[in-house]
Amino acid sequence: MKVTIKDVAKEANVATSTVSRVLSNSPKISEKTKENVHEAIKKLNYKPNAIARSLANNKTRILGVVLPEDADDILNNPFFINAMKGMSMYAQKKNYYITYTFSKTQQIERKHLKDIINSNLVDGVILLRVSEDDKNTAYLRSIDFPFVVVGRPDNPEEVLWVNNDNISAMYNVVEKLIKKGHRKIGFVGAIENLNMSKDRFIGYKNALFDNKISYDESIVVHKDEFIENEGQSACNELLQNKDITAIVTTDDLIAFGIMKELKLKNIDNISIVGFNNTPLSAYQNPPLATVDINAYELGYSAAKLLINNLEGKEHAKRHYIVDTEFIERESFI
Amino acid sequence: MKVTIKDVAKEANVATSTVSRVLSNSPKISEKTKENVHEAIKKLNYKPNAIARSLANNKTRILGVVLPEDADDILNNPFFINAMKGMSMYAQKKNYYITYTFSKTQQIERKHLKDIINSNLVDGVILLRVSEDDKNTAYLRSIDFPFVVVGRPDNPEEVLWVNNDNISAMYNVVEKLIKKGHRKIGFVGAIENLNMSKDRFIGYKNALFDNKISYDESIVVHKDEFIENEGQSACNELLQNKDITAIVTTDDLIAFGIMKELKLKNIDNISIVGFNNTPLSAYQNPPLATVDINAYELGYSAAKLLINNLEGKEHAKRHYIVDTEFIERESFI
DNA sequence: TTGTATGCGTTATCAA
DNA sequence: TTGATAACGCATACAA
Repeated sequence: MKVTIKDVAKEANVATSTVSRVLSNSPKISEKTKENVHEAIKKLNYKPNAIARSLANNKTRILGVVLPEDADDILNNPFFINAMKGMSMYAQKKNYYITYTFSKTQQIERKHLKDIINSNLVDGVILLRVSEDDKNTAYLRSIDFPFVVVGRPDNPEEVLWVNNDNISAMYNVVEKLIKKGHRKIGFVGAIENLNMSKDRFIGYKNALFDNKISYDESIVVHKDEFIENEGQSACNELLQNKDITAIVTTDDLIAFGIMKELKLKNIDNISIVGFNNTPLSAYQNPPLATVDINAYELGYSAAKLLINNLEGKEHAKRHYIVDTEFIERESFI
Repeated sequence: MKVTIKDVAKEANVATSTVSRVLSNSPKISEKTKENVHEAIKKLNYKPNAIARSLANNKTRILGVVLPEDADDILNNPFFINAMKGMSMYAQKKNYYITYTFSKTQQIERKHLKDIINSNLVDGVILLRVSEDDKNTAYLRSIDFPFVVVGRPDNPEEVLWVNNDNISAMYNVVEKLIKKGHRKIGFVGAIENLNMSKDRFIGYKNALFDNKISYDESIVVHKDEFIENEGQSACNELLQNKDITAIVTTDDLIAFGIMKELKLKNIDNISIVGFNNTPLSAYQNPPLATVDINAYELGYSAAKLLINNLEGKEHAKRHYIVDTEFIERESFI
């Protein structure tokens, strides 16, 4: 039989409320009964029932993570794993559990989000991707449910978020290239409506502008997906422009495709920079220079942000910016 | 305000118990009241509270996954991700949620396991790694808590498990090498006390035996960790033996280390086979032949096994064997 | 400082 | 076929 708070109360000759107070470390309880109760707890090996607790105080200490709809991403993109790991570490530290939903389509993703919230299972939600005019954040805001997004939401003042400074991250990459003497720097991005995509593109343009290099639309390509194929085809578009000397991308997978295509064409004098520092990037030939976005820290901060706000910490921060790091490798020439 | 079963009952002019019966599709309920109640549910947009439900029937529909203690594994080893994905897919299909614990040490892992069980948060547990004389399975059995292991437990009759046939998977690899003419085939494994390691080693020996090749202890190395470094040092040990022509390993990471070392030594006439078909394996130079263990399917089956048994399905299976597949690539010469 | 009583939102038991 | 009510295990308002 499961031992409950009643058993402890009986054993310690106190009321269940007293036991409950001892458990929650209530200040107004005498040292003596405290010890007394602790003894009974130990003797009976009592463990509070998390579910009953949740029902009583309407808090589950479970966080819900919504993994983005494109399930394949999750396998090939360590961003999600690292972010999950970061979240998990902070959550565990604070005695929270994490559950999550995988979904194949956006529609199912919405359904999962609603289910998990309506069932009262989670205290808050973390979104790992945010797009322009994002339906999920809109929904969460409409029902006033606690959540944080990893990425930049449309309305940054009204939403909890953690993010890299993608503008300056890309700005720095482009500026490094310019310092190396590059003037014709191509840009390849994908999924243009992600705010992350937009920011990296802005960083690109800003760096050009600040260095008095005119923006050339003909060496900018926006693709639909973060996959190698897109990189390959983008590469071909860019090569129409003979004098290009460098290409920056918003994702390593795109950069992989570009490198593949350049190799086919026997071109080895174009500088390539990826984004996200995926494990494969170091194994490219030549190894791909890239930007580490510190996914672990993004996840960790996201959990911290959410939990602090759930627990109503005064002056709780409302967002974090996580540093990025340029990883220089041989493709950066 | 949250709408509860009481509100629905009031709206439909029935008792809460009736609403509850409608919800659980109880047979003895008239079509008329059923419709009536459904209408009220829709009108009020009522969603049952999962926590209250859990408390009432002592089932949470949450599964706990214990990720192995070595956190770094989880990042580099897509096995865990794929397995999690498989589990998630089946769980979602059956309206279960999954939560998990990451741990840095075995000790903390045990604590997490106990916490998650004692708090009554999960209905069952999935273990993603099992070793000889496994403490976790022993604990779970001692308290008679539902669980399944991915891998081979010591007492297969008494435990729910899913597994590859690691013996025959490695047997097939070695036999393929023998058919190619190899006679001096080295073996490199790690973490000898994992049953998985043992089985692959047995497969190796059996294949030699059945092909009348004498077992040579001097070309067998057991290392401590599944990392590249161990592969490199193992390689050096094996090369003492000049006439070796092939090396099988129990993990791709080990194989990577071996290939690295061989390249340093300018040796390119030794056949190498990895295990687990990690993404990097295809990107080695030459691409690494390996064995795909179908982690997704392992996870999927594990969840299926656990849920079926939790729900007391009659004749529920007590284990699954998931097929492996040899992935032939250029390192297989 | 402690105890009593009640509520949290369901399901299950027992009667009707 | 339906309703009233206890029970699930804990937290907390109110009393003492």
